[in-house]
Amino acid sequence: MAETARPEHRYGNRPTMKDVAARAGVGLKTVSRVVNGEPGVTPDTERRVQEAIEALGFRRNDSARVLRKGRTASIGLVLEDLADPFYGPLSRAVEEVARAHGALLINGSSAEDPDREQELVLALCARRVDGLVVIPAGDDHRYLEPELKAGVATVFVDRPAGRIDADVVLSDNFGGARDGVAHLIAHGHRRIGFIGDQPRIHTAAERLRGYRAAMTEAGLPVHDSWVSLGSTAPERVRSAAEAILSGPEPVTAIFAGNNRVTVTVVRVLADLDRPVALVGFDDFELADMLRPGVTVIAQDAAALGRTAAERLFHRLDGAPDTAQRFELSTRLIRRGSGELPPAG
Amino acid sequence: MAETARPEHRYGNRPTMKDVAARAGVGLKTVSRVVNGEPGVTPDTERRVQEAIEALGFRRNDSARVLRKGRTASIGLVLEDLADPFYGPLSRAVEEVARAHGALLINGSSAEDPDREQELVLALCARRVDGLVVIPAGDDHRYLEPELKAGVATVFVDRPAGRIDADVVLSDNFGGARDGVAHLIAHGHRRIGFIGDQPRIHTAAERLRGYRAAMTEAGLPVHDSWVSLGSTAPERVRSAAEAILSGPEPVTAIFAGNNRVTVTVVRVLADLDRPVALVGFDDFELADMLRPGVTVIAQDAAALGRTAAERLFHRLDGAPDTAQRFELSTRLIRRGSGELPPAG
DNA sequence: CTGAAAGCGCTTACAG
DNA sequence: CTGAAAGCGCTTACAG
Repeated sequence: MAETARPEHRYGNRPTMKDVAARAGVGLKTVSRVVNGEPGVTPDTERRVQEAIEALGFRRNDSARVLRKGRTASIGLVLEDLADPFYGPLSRAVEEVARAHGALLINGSSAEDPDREQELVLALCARRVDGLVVIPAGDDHRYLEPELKAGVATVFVDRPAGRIDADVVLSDNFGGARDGVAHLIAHGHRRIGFIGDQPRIHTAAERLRGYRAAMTEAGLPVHDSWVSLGSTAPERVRSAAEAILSGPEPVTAIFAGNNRVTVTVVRVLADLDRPVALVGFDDFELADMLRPGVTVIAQDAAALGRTAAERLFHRLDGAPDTAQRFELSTRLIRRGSGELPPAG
Repeated sequence: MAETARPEHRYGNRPTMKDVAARAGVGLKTVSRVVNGEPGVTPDTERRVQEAIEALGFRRNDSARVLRKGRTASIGLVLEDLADPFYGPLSRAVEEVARAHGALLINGSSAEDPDREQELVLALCARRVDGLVVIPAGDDHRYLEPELKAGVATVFVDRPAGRIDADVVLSDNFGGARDGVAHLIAHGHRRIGFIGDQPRIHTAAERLRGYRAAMTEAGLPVHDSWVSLGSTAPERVRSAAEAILSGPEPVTAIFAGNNRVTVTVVRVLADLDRPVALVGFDDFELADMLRPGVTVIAQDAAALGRTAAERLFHRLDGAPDTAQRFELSTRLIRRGSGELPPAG
């Protein structure tokens, strides 16, 4: 088994500043000065050092640097699912702000699993990210307390933190849903269904609250059978929609709780023989090209990300410690599906 | 200016293993053993150490660990745009493989700018990521040579590396485009337009080549005015489409070079008074719900990411150094727009 | 303008 | 089962 002595070159045999210093015939500190562009080096010395760097293929090891300096120039982003189109623009916005501040992004998906969220967040803390942007899956974040105390700037987005005091950037989920449902009511609907995400998710609960508020304000009853909360998996949403649309007194309109739900409801309605009105929370690509176009309550995902990241760097720059709450407004976009009158 | 003495708690005042050792009344190495779950610690000693860890809010500093161990348990992912829906499933697939290997993902967008790509890649190398998955924006990657030599496992995805020998995972862009255009020809089209991304991008060039091959194989001429390459910005694509569709002998069908192009062409065609056939490279959400449904050449973005990440970890596990090329096949999905006969 | 020494917080290689 | 010493590759604080 001579196999034991595998090459194992990892990064162990990379040249270090010491190697560069030896080759250039200068001290370690001089190499450090050149690498970091600090002043106080003769042009001639600088040239010798640069030559040694090129010849050796030296690249500074930031792990060592970080250990000494205390800041990693990186921030962590924990979201639900990198593949969900809602998070694309949000991630990108966070990235752009980070980039403007010279920081890299480390990110991961919680898959809506609180344990996985915690595991990820703590792994990022162990890497000593300077800050965290978190779209929480769980509702108890006390595990973050030591980290916050130690100075890890943390901003929650899309949903608030649970059982700790922290910055949060939200959309007006309640108001948006209420507006959307009121819009359906204004177009004559009285039996309106609500299909949303799992109720333990803050946005789902808020949007449901908005739905109920609009119904109540209009003096309309809400039948239990009109409301369905649960996973956004297509099969679940499909059967929920079919149930809500059947029976003796089917709904004439549906409010869909998020973009995953909306796209499935669109498919269900397309198979139906009667028109059913639809308003969805979240805008999505090509919503205007469907027949009818899909009326939505749009939230600005990029603005959520941007606001959160800016708040984070503001904090890193010494902003006071009191937790702040930002709420972004939503916007109703009429495209046809929300303006259909009740059938029959 | 007493302001100079700002709190600055960064992570400087976090407890270290030394603090834990002092509090628990044990040696440093014992704390290390407990933190890393190594054997050889009395249950009683372990308990004392655990208590000290909790009381102090200790969390291991991975920067120090990395410096000593040589591996960071993180990989870098450089892509074009985190917000592009094509990259969502790809990123997610890379992340899942990384997670299965206990690694975190550090990622960034090149914004299709070769300089920004290089800057990002080298920043990741300075962080000593164990490996890189790169969707290249540039076509000269010689800057990576010292890194590859130093053992940074690197896999290119979607587009090959330029001027260096490296692993690459591609879709069959040539074959897919050829199939798509042949499909239009089979439905009677003889004047077919091609609207694609910038020609310096490998996928764009390959798909154009596929288009030309299909036309040639059918004995059809290609007029210069039928082909338009450039940015995928909606305005550019819109005017390209309008130009191709006007004139004395307009095309009766369009092949769209990627999903960004396709969605804009769909909008242009919707405003037209005659039917024009369309096949797009890349599948996209709701393509089946448009009228007509959009026929596409689908590639498996998640499989691209998965294959690349698996190859990367295979390499980190000691797979031989010879560069390998993986090509994934594409799939024609008929939905209506590609089966329309020529108008007139 | 330049550099030697100490130290960041861990792990490694040993010794007991 | 336990721990003291050395070292990973940088930066900091000083001294010349």
